[in-house]
Parts: sequence; structure tokens; C-alpha cells
Amino acid sequence: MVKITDVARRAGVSPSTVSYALSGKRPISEETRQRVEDAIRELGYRPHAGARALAGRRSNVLALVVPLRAGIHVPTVMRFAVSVVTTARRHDHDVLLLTQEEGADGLTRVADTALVDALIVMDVQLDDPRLPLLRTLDLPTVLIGFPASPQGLTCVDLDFRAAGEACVEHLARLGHRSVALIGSPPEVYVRRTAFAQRVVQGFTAAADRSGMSSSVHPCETGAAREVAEQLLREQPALTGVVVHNEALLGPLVDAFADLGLRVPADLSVTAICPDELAESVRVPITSVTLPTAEVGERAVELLMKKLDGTAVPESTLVPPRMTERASTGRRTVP
Amino acid sequence: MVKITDVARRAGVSPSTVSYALSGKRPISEETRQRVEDAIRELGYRPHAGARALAGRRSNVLALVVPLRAGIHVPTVMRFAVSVVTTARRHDHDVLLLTQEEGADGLTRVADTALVDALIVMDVQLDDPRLPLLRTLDLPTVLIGFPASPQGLTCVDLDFRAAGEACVEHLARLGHRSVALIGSPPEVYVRRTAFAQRVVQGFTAAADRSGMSSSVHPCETGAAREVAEQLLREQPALTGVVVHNEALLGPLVDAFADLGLRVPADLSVTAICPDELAESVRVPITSVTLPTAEVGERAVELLMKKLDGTAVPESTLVPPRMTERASTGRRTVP
DNA sequence: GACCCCTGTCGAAGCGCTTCGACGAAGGAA
DNA sequence: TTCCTTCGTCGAAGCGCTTCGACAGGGGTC
Repeated sequence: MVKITDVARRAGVSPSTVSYALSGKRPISEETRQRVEDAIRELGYRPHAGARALAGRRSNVLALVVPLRAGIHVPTVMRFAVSVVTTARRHDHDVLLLTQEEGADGLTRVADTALVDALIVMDVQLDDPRLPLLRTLDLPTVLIGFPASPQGLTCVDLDFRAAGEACVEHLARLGHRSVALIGSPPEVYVRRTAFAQRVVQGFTAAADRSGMSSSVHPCETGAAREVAEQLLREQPALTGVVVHNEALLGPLVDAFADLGLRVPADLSVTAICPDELAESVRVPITSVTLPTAEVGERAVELLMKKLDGTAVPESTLVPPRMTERASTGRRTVP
Repeated sequence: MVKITDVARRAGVSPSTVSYALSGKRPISEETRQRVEDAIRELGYRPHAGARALAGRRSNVLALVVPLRAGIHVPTVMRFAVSVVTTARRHDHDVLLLTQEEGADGLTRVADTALVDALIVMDVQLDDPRLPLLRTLDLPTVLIGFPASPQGLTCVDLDFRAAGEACVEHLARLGHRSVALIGSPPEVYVRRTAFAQRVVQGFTAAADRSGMSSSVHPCETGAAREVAEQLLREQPALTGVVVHNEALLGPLVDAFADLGLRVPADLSVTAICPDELAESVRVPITSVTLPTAEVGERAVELLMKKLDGTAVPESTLVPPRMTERASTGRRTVP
């Protein structure tokens, strides 16, 4: 193993100079810096992570807590994770994977052992049991998602309320008068995950404002056909739906087709989901992007600022961005 | 922060004694050990990960390289990952998440900086470009999946060849004479991922042995309907299919239903996939389990043995385990 | 010219832990 | 009784890095 003293000897300087040349924490002459860099390259030097963490009181690792529960859409979670890892690497950090199963203990452990120096927590519930811990733990933390009381925490997420509104308003502009929201599975509402409820609020508020008739349907994975039939039965005037359930989007569009409803001629469909998903459905879906890449990136960047000691806003709501595709059109008055 | 010297003082022993009491590397009297444990509990001591890594030359972290490419089934990947994390924790290790995007450089980096002390690599291709590196890197490594030449590497996976055979043999026992394999998307074959090809080999060999007519169809996600129609057109005597494509299983069964084929009355369906998936389809599918939990667990355990210096077998093939469900039945002679 | 202040570098201390060698006490073998 | 082990513990060294204080030299300023 090549160490800093080897580099120092080769470059004809002291180890501390090598360290400063690397970190830039003290001025080093251009010429010396060059010699140090050459030596590093020639020897293939890589600082020892443990030694660095011990002396520098920074591990350059951050922990990502991923959810594993019923009702979550795994590919979406993975998109967040990949974005977090990629962004973290750009900031010279690595990512430790924690499962939600480890719970609060896991957080305490990685904090106490100084294994990581910051935390990203996904899938936060309105009254998440980990919140008190996160407030006392003095590790910089960013939540992806909003709890009921985000005071004193840094949160980032899509503005789901506005996203729900945007979908309805889009349908309103197209002349639709009766809309339905196909939501997440019931268990997501039961455990009071914020984003699901926020969509409902935005959806309902916007529909009421526009004087539309509306209904909300939490929906299990696999129940596409049932829900489609129920919708036609109970809300015959329906011409617009908003889908906020990744797993159900494709099957639901298929079910409508099977029931003889043409999209968008008979029914306009919008969704809140990642773009890739919206584009991969049989009829490309007009959607509000779930900006996984952007949210993951923002989360890491907020964390980096906090590690620098810079103040950051408590809440970052990414505004909805709607992309019109083939699944929506003007209401055709029969 | 409470450190080992604090514990030592409180317990009335030297720091080295605390260390030995913790690691068990030297005999410590029962009474002393008790005092040390009490002190640890009272003070809430947690050893500093960096210091431990530096002095002990072990970080107790292992790296998991996850694939992110087209054609992979993300929930399945996630199952492996969760199993790896869970098992690693049981062995007092944490897991660092690396994306395949980082490639060989990422592996070199975490190895050189001593950030991790072992590697798990998923989604290995037959001629994976990372293999030479993995062979020279002197980090204990386990591959999930088999390359073309696994010599000198430790690999673990489901025995996909036997899995393909098992499916066909099951159908043969039920009297079926004409079978088809619905495989992974073409890109998976193009990049020569081993497991896909092994299934094809097993499938074909078993069909030939039984004198069945057979065909193989790599298949895109979303092409369920097309493939179902093609099958009926080109292979009218078909009564048994094997599905080795997680994303397609549900849609395919739906497509058969739409085409008027009853499962299992007209068509027996078997699959190679995680049990949860087989059970969540409209008709529960007779399947060979993709034992993600077991494979992840084995991978970690092999790694732990290698870290101990114990020799381990180069290849671990998990034998297929078939569960009969509602989707298969005797061929009904028309 | 005296003073101060940068700039660029060095040496040494120390981060919190593990491990090695040493050593007293106790027990067995001779 | 003497000598050799083994058990249980301690002190010190050292893992590879960062950082602090010190200091030499070269300008400015007055």
C-alpha cells in the first residue's frame, strides 16, 4: 500500500504539504503542487479512507435509508437511489445502504460509530416514528418527503399538492367536467404517507374550484379491471382520470381499452409518475413528472451545503412539470 | 463522544483489555468481561468505525454493485440487495452501494482506499469486462451469476439450466408435447448474460430428450399480446409455456385470457421467477423459485468465510425448487 | 530601516482503536 | 521445590491521515 509519506518522499516535500496540496486548505505554490500531483500519479496513491475519517472527522460516506414496504413502487425507489449515488459521487462521497427494517437503531448506530456523516431518509410518513431521533441526532439529514411537522428538518420533494392540481386544471382546460383520481394502495393512506394525501388534497381542491364532479379511489395493485368497471358504473359522466399509482397505470389503460373506451377519444388520462413510465405505456400518457433524478440530486446537494455549515431552506418543493402526450384531449360532447 | 479509554477507566481496566473483551481475541476473565460490558452499556459506547478500520485493517463494510441496465427486473434486483444487506448486518457488516456505472474504476477506488473489505458483484456477463480486474484485485469477491470462465472466482446463483429443465420435465410429466419458452428481452441475450442462455440450454435439452417440439422467444417488455398471438399462429399444437421474464408474466397470462385460452385448461404456464410474483398473478403460476433471499444470503456467507481465510467452493449452484400452483395441468387431448 | 503581514512549508501531535510483547500469578509436571 | 505453561492483564507502539503552531523569506508601509 502506498501512503502519504511515500508520496511526500517522492515529491521531496513533507507529508503535511501533500495533505494541503490535496485538500487546498492552505496555499501551496503551483510548482510544489505539480510535483505532488506527479508523485501521486506515478505511485498510484489513494488515501486510506479509515485514516482519513479518523484524522479528518469526516467519513465522506452518507447513509441512504430505503423503504421496503407494501405499496411502494420499487423501480421508482431505485431511481431515487441511483440519483443519490451518482450525485454523491460527484461530491466525492459514497453511499451506505440502510434498509428501513433496521429502523431507528440503524440510524443511531451509523451515527455513533461515525460510519457516515450525513443521512438521507426516504418515504417519510406524516408522523414518522424516526422524527424525534432525527431531530436529536446531530447528523445533517435530508428527508425525501414531508412529515406533518417539518419544522427543524430539511425536506425535499415534488410539490404533490400542486401536481394533483395541475392534472385537474389540465383536464378542466380541455373541457372535462367529471374526473376521478386513482390513488396509491390503501395501505399507503393508512400509514399516512404524506405524498399520497397531498395529491388527494390538490386534486379535490382543484376539482371543487372548477366546479367539477370528482371521486377518489385508493387502489390495490392488480385491481385495474375492477376499478375501471367500478368507475364506469358509478360515474358514467366520467371523461378524465388522474392516476397516481405507478404499478397500475399500464394495466388501467389496458382495462379501459378492453371495456371499449378509447384513450383519449372517450377518456383523457393523466398521471403523476416518472417520465420513462409515462412514455412506456401503450398510449403515451400526459403526466406530471415524478422528478426522481432531480429530487435525489437536490437532496444530496442540500446535504453537502449542510456539511459545509451553510444554512439551507427547511423545505424544498419541486414545482410540477407537466408534459402533454397522447392520452389527453378535449372533451367531445356526445 | 465516548471512547474506549472512557470505558476502560469506568471498568477499572486498560483500554487493551476492553478491546480484547470486545473482540474475544484473548482470554478475559468472566468477571472483568462483565464489568466491561456494564461500563459499555452505561456509557453507551460505540467504537469509532474509522479508527477501527485503521488499526484493525478491516472496515466491516462490503460493496454491492447493482446493475441498472435495460431489461433487468428492478424489483428482483432489489430483493437481492435487501437480502445482502440483511445478511451482512447479521455478520456485523454494512453495505456500500455502487452503481454499475462507476464500473471498474469504482471497484478499484473502494479497494485502494480500503473503504470496503469485500465485494459482491451482480449481473455478471459471460465475458464481463470486470473479470480481469476482479481477479487481480486482492479483495475477497463473490459474483452473483456465472461468467463463461468462473475459474479463480467465487460464484453463486440459481442453477438456471436445471431450472429450465425442471419446467420442461414438469410439463412433460403432464403429457404436454409442444412447448415454448418466453425469454428475457433480446438485449439480455445480446450482452450475453449467462443466466438467460442457461435457461435456454436447459429448456431445449430437456424438450429434445423428451421428444417435444419446442421454440424459444426472447421478448420485450410490453410485447405480451404480440408474442401470445404469434405463438398461437406459429405453434398451434402448443399446450405448455415456460416464462422466464418477470415483467411479462402477468401481461402474458392476461393476453392468453383475452385470446380465449384458459389457463391451465387450454394452456399450462410455468415460470422462473420470485415466489411473490408467481403468487400475485391472476392465476397463481407453477414456478421454479428465483431464490433471491437465499442467493443473497449465500453470497454474504461465502464472503465472510473468505474473510476468515476459509477456503470456499468456486461455484455454488442453488438447485431449482419447483412449486406447483394453479397454472399447470394434464394436457387434455382434444 | 523597523515593523508587520502574507505566502509557503515543515514538524509534531493526535484522531480512537488494535495488537504485540511483557509480566505477575496460578497451576502442573518433574 | 523448581521449572515451565497458561491465563489474564497492561503499556506502548503504531495504523495513515489531518491540523496546529511555528517559522523563514519576501514584500508593503510608515
